[in-house]
Amino acid sequence: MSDDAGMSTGEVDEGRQAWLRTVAADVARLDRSSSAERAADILRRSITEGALPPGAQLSEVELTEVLEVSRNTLREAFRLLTHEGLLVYKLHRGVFVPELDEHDVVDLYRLRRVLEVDVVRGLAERDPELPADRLEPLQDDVEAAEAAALADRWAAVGTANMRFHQHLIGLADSARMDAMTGRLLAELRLLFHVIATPRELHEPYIGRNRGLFELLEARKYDQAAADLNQYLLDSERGLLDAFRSR
Amino acid sequence: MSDDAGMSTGEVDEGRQAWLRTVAADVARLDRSSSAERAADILRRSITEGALPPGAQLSEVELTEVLEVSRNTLREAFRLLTHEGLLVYKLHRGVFVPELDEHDVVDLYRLRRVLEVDVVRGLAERDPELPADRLEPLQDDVEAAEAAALADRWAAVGTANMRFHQHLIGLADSARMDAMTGRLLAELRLLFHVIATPRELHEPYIGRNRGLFELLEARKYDQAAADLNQYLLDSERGLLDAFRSR
DNA sequence: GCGTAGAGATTGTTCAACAATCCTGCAAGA
DNA sequence: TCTTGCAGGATTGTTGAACAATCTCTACGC
Repeated sequence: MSDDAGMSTGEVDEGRQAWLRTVAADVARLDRSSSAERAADILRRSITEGALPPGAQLSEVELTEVLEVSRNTLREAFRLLTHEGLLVYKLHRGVFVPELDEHDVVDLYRLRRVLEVDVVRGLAERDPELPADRLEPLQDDVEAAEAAALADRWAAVGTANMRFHQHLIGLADSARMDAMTGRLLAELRLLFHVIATPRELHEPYIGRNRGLFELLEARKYDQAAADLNQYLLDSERGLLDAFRSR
Repeated sequence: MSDDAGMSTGEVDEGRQAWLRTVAADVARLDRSSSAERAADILRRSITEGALPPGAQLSEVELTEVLEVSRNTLREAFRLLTHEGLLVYKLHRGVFVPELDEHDVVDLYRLRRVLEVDVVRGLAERDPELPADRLEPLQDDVEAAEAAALADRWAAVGTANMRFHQHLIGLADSARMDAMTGRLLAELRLLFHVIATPRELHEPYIGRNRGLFELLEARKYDQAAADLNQYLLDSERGLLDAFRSR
């Protein structure tokens, strides 16, 4: 609120502006904690990790006891997760973990392709203004996936792959794209649980993520976009095959 | 649920299937009527029509009396609108009509371009399976906009233009694209209210919508996609200019 | 076997109350 | 004059109980 008028140099002012932004980000993160959102966090983990399988009903009275929140607060948590696509409401019947089918696979992957390929392609135009360290989160995710694979922890490989794509979208600096991608990937997780062997699902993409990362690092954005497109087509095909031979 | 096994001709069976679908749609529409969603409908109109300006706070006790619902139900209505981007929550401070700025204009239009252009381009591949009457809603919207312009009702022109783009996305048969577009356009409405003269904002696009429609009708999808891209760039520029000279 | 009525369970909605937090105004101190 | 700290009031966050509306399931009669 209070614009400091006594600054002597523009440089100091600039630094202070940057610091103010980081503080604002911290405050926003602290503000995120309400009972309903904490309950939603717990449920979100249970769903994405498969503890609550697709089709399962979430009883209100049961969960109020487990989560130690009131029914009203629990229902607000349900609403939050409904908006993320992780729960569906059936009027007067309750909330359920949605059961996605092949049509949803096609729908989700169509959107993923559109968004992710566009982001990579858009990087070419704004390459100069893009700091080198913006790619670091991607590198971390690639290495996390490789490490998890060596340890035979395929669920962890899956989440690392997810984070890779979330960070990829993050390069666009679009708050709305980030939110959409979050929802899309959450729904994708629901689909993964119908697959018996997570290894076959995730293993091929560890190396492809690294390849993609190196193309980005080398600033070969057009080839990266083409690779990513084929990557997502292959991934979609794999999921569809798994569905049909289920 | 009950598959009728005694049908003699496929034609009758088909007719009944169609009827079942319309009934299902009606039921779904009736199901939509919960107190929270009715309250949300009223608030949505108030916001998109500008009765509640950006930055305004929505008091809980005040609105419970006006809308005649309990605080809990009202809060559920708030959640619904929050998800659509028409309201923002600030913990312990209340809900507000968001104040969008130029950065949001750029963000929203980037997504619009990505989605809409991709939809049009994608039509080329599935042209054969696309029934001719799929374009009828678009034609209706174009004519509605033209009629409203003649009657000097520029707000109605704006909503008709919105519906045109919503129906355009609808051609992709993607439930998630539809939902995203609904949110994007709702947020866009918020931006329109900072513009003093809605006529200048909407008038140029009546004719361009018709041009786009005719290109689609003629199945010139590539040119339609190119036109649409430029269309959206121009529209974005117009909004940004209006912002700066505000 | 089939349709139906009714009991029990679950969700939808409201209300009243209390706790936690924020905003406002004012006074004390540098 | 400006900042700091502290009430007091107002608003939101959360809870628990209550009742209405709806669904599900079982038992009954045909």
